[in-house]
Amino acid sequence: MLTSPFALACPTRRAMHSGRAIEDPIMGSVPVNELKQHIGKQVQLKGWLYNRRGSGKLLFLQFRDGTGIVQCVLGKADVPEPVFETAKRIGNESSIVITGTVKEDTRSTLGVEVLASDLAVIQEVHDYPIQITQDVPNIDKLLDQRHLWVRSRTPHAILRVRSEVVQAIRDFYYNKGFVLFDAPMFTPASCEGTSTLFEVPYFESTAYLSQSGQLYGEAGAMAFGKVVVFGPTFRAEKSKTRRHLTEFWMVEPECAFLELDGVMDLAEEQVRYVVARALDRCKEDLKVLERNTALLEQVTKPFPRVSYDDTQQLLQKLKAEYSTSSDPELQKLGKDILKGGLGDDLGAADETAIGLHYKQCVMIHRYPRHVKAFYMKKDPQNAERALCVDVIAPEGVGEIIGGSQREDSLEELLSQIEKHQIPMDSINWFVDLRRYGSVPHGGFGMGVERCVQWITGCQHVRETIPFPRTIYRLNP
RNA sequence: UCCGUGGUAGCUCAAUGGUAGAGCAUCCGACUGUUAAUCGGCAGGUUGCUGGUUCGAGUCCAGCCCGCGGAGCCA
Repeated sequence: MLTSPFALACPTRRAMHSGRAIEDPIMGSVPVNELKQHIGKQVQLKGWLYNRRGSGKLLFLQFRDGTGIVQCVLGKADVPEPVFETAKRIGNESSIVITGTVKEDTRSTLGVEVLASDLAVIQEVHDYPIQITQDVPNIDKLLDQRHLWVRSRTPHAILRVRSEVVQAIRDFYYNKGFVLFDAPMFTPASCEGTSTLFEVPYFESTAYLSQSGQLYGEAGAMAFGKVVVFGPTFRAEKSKTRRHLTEFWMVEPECAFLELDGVMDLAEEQVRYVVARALDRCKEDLKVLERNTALLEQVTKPFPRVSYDDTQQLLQKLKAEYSTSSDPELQKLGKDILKGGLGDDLGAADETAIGLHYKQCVMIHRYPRHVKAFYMKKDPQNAERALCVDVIAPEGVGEIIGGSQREDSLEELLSQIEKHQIPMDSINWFVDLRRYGSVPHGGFGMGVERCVQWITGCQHVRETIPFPRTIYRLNP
């Protein structure tokens, strides 16, 4: 390790050989989240003024550098007069360099604070548009300032969790030997034949932004065995709910020789891995978000696997139960259960009720074929059912995963394509996969934002992506 | 697309049809241990737009614009 060329990149190692704590090799300063390793040392901090409290002779600067927030204390007697005057004057988000000594302090949540000896201003700011306030935030107004809002504590914590979730997903599939198989964003036509697509001029013709990489993933599975498609997808539906974005990220594993039970095993294992990793590595962020992790910790238990037909029974029971509840919210939920009637697709209320009942992730399998996509395999036990599964997350989050065993019979697939009126010339390449060495296979898609929404407890998925795109928001 | 709901100070919100208000932020001042600091003070407004009713409209009526929540669709 010591001879590794990467050793130079480790700030703590260099710090040990010098009286002056050295710097993060990238930002040229000591990151706030590593200050604890430098107690008693002099450090230089580069970043921004997050907030300030204090008195005429003692200032408390809340300093942030992207890795954390630390309190820097400036005593009027301890620094040159102009430095103190500057510290007193500059506004929030002024960019600054602070020099000082790291001190252990139990009053700080970080465990340390910095006794400042000097302060240099890179840019002085006086009119930062976002204020730190006890008011209940108006998310929409803050989203207008999203480019600045991402500096604030809450969005910062959520986006850190997102980063960890994405890395966990990549690690999970990489460690299992999956090949990353990128699907195109420009596609010739609808992959599933139902959703509304964004049209884009494409030279002399029209392209559509991909709403799923899955069909391409199937080509990959026949080439590599296990592949995973991971990228943004686009839906032009005019959905205005807290679960919808027009641009979102989806991870879509696809495996040859994987049948429905295997799809469920993989989905369960992946969700468990991702949630456990966020719980393990994002403790501080989840604390900032005041997330009660009790239900999240249930992911270690097996996910109940319930057939669609059994959910119909359950929902009838829950409808009767909730409708007579004294809680008005439950009563309303009860009213909305099975709104489409028996035998229809599950609605948002149905999913909420199921999540409420099981208080953990539930896998619902074998939906009616007519509510599902054309490429799903017909259940050999029941021609009216598809070999598919949705994973429903609890706490009102709803569907985070949709998957299935794919139709591997050429004849069945062709008849489905005809039934769904999908233009043959844009899908013929996909049918080739059933002409040349078709095998049983399957996979699923997980919405990254919905997963992050569940883990962080966000009210709305738009807070789980740096720059959300919704029907009425294209800026910033 | 449908249903619901909202638009007042930079932000969060008040205001029986009768002088446009508060808290926070900004700015000025006080304070040597603050933890979304506290205290005092100054300033801050075309009440989304257009029209109507009225002696008088933030408030009532009509139309429009722009959001938000939900449904459907989905991840």
